Order: sequence, then C-alpha cells, then structure tokens
Amino acid sequence: MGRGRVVLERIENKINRQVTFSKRRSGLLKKAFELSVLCDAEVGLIIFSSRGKLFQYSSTDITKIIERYRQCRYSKSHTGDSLEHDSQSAYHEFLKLRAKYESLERTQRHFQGEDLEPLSFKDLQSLEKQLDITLALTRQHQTKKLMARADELREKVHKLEDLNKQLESKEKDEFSSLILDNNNYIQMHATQVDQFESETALNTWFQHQEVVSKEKAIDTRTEHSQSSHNKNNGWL
Amino acid sequence: MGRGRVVLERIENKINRQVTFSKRRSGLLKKAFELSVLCDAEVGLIIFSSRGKLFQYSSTDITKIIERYRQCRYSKSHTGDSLEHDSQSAYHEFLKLRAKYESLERTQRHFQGEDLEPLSFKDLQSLEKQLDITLALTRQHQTKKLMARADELREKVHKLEDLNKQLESKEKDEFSSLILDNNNYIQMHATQVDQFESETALNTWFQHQEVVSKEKAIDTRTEHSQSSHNKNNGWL
DNA sequence: AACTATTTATAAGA
DNA sequence: TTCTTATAAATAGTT
Repeated sequence: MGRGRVVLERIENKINRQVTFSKRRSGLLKKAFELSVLCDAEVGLIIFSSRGKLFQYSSTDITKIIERYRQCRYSKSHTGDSLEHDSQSAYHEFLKLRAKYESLERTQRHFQGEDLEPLSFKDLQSLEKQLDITLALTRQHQTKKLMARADELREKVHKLEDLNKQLESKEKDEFSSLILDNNNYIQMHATQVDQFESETALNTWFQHQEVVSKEKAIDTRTEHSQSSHNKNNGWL
Repeated sequence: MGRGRVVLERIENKINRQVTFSKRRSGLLKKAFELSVLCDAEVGLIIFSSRGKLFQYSSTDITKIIERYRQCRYSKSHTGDSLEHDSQSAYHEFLKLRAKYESLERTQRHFQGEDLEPLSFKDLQSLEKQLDITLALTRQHQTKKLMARADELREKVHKLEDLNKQLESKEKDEFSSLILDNNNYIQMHATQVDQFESETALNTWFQHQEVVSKEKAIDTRTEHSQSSHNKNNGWL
C-alpha cells in the first residue's frame, strides 16, 4: 500500500521501522475500531513497540474483553499453558513461511519470464546476467552428460568388439576345421573330375568377372557426378 | 476500500455484516501480524464476533502480552491459562506449505544454476529452453524500457526546442519593436531637424530673395526638402 | 467464493 | 514530524 512492494520481514533501518510502526499502528487501531463499529464486534488490541511503549484499543473495557477471552479459552481448553504457546508460535511460523513462499513464488515467476513488467531496468539487467550464467552452466552440464554417455557407449562398443573378435576367431577355427573336413571329403570322392577341363573353365570364369567389375566401376562414377551436379543446381 | 464509501455505523443487514466481519477480521489479523513482523512489535488482538465467536492473533504468547499490559496499565496481576487449537489440520496445512516451499526452493536453485548435478539430460534441456525464453523476454523488456526512455527524452527535446523557438521569436519581436522605436525616434528627431532646417531656409529665402550665386547650391538643396515638406505638412 | 471498481492505507520523498 | 504523492492493498458491491 505504498510506493514499493513491502517485504514481510523486520525492517532493519531503525528510522524506517519507527516511521512504519507509527503509521501502521494508527492504521491498525483505526481498523480495529472500524471493525467493532461496523460489525458490532468486541475488539481488544494491545501493541507494544520494540522499545516497550504501550498502545491499545478496546471497543469496551479491555479487562472485560480479557476476562471474556479467559472464559472462552478456559471452557475450551483442557491443556496447559505450554501447548498454547506452542500453537501460537506455530501459527506465527506458519504465517512467516507463507510470506516467504509468496516472495519466492514471485521471484520464480520472474525466472519464468512472467510479471517482468514491474521490474526496473536494473532488476532486468541482473536477471539477464543470472540467466546467462545459468544458461551457460546448463549447457555445460548437458555437454558433460553427453560426453559421459559417449564414454559409456564407447566402452560398450569396445566390449562388443572384443566379444565379436572372440566369436569371429572361434567361428574361423570352426570354419577351418569344416573346410578341412570338406576338402578331405572332396579328395576322397571327386577323383573322376578331369583336371584340364576344370582349369579351362576356371580361367574363363575369372576373365568374365574382370570385365563385369570394370563396367560397374564406370557406371558408379557417372552416377555420382550427375547427382552432385543436380544438387548444386538446386542450391544455386 | 471498495466500491462504495463506508459509513461508520453498525451494518444493519445481517448478511452484509457477517460478510464484512469475515473480510475485515482477516484483514485486521493480517495487519496485526505484519506490524509485529515489520516493526518488531509485540501485538495481541482479540476479537469477538457479535455472535460471540472468538478470534485472536498474538505475536507471542498472549497471556504474556496481557501480563505485560497489566504491569504497564495497573500494577500487577497474574494470569490463568489458555487455548487449544484444532492444530491437527493446521499442522497439516503447515506441512503442505513447507513441502511446497521446499520444492519451489529447489526449482529456484536450478534457475540460479545451482544443484544442476542431479538433473537428467531431459530436465536440463527443458531448463535451457525456459532460460532461453526468459532471456529473450528479459531483453525485450529492457529494450522496451530503453525505448520508452528514449521517447521520453525525445519528447523533452521537442518541448525544449519549441520553447526555444518561442523565446527566439519573442526576442526577435522585441528586437523589432526596439528597432521600430528607434526608427520612430530617429524619424521624429530627423523631422525636427528638417523642420528647423526648412524654417531657417524659408526665412532665409523670404528675407534674402536676392541671394548671391555662391549660395545657389545650398539653396537648391533647401528648396527640394522644402517642397517635400510642403506637401507632407500642408504648410503653405 | 471470485471478481473488479473504488476507496483506503501507506512507502517514499520533501 | 507532518505533508504530499504515487502506488500497493483492502474491500464493497456484484456475479
């Protein structure tokens, strides 16, 4: 209710605190009075300043109000003084916490880009600075995470490769022994094959293969240059 | 503090009174709390509704406040005891609020680049996104502020320029009128001189018609001015 | 129980 | 302190 937003904590500046106390005290007393009149309520208000000065308002004789309060409490209470004190200060704690929460909530909103309107240019600058810092940190952490993940994966790859090598060599061994078996089999059963004819046929086959592979190589080259040419055209 | 001006008398409409009591009561309790926190004051507030229901706030144990009050006001007394609370649900509320507060606090720390370690990569990404957005908004607002300031200054410059122009033209006018005055003065003076000269010349002419030829040149000049003066002033 | 137009309280400045 | 003023907060009347 003034030129600045009020932060709910003890005002450290003594002068300010004194001034605020004076203003708010009279405001509070006035409102207590208004409540009692408007709503036909019985109100008792006692204020001690931090320097011990007493201020009070009561709609009727304050001793009567205190007495009534006592009676009210007494009839409801079955516990001692200490519990009341506990619940009192607990409520106080609750209120304080709520005030802190609301303050934090406001700050949080700023970090989410909301309610920036009331901020001063200076506030905005320091917010920007903080955001920049956090952004850098965030990215740093992301990089870190990614690198850790990459290391993890590399490790896995290594392991798998090793495993593969093991498997391969094992397979090779098995294959070799198979080939060996096969050769033995062929040797044992294919004795009628004509040696000369076999060699001629093999040569023919090799020659043919050579031609085919050359043709393929030429084709591939042509395709490549064409496609890259197309891409360039599309680009320009 | 509302749509209508409040008249300080008992609100006769029961419903209205009840509603107003509820609103103002919480306002009063809040303000009592604020006063105690902001100004480090000891505050005790007791309210009985018109139907006898009790409400209270006290920054510290109310019995202590009453005791202190007694010592201040009268001489001395002693105190009885106190209240219980349906502290069950209140405590529950307290715990909920505290949990919310702590959660918010954690988030806030993230926005300040702290405690990023435990965040997942995905969390970091969304944090980064939010930071980017807020950063853009922050800068946008800064620009806005700066531009508003620039506009303001431009406006000022315009106003000053206008003012300057006014002053300048005023000065010019004043100068002009000064010149005019001066001219008038000169003219008047000149007229007198002419008059004097003319009269002298006429006299000379009347008295010495037989003027010698040596003086002819001067006479001719005199005749000229004389004739013009004759026309202007209707002298002859 | 929300909303909103207004009044009121009050923070900051003189 | 008291006054002023700009602004925040409370709340009267309404939905």
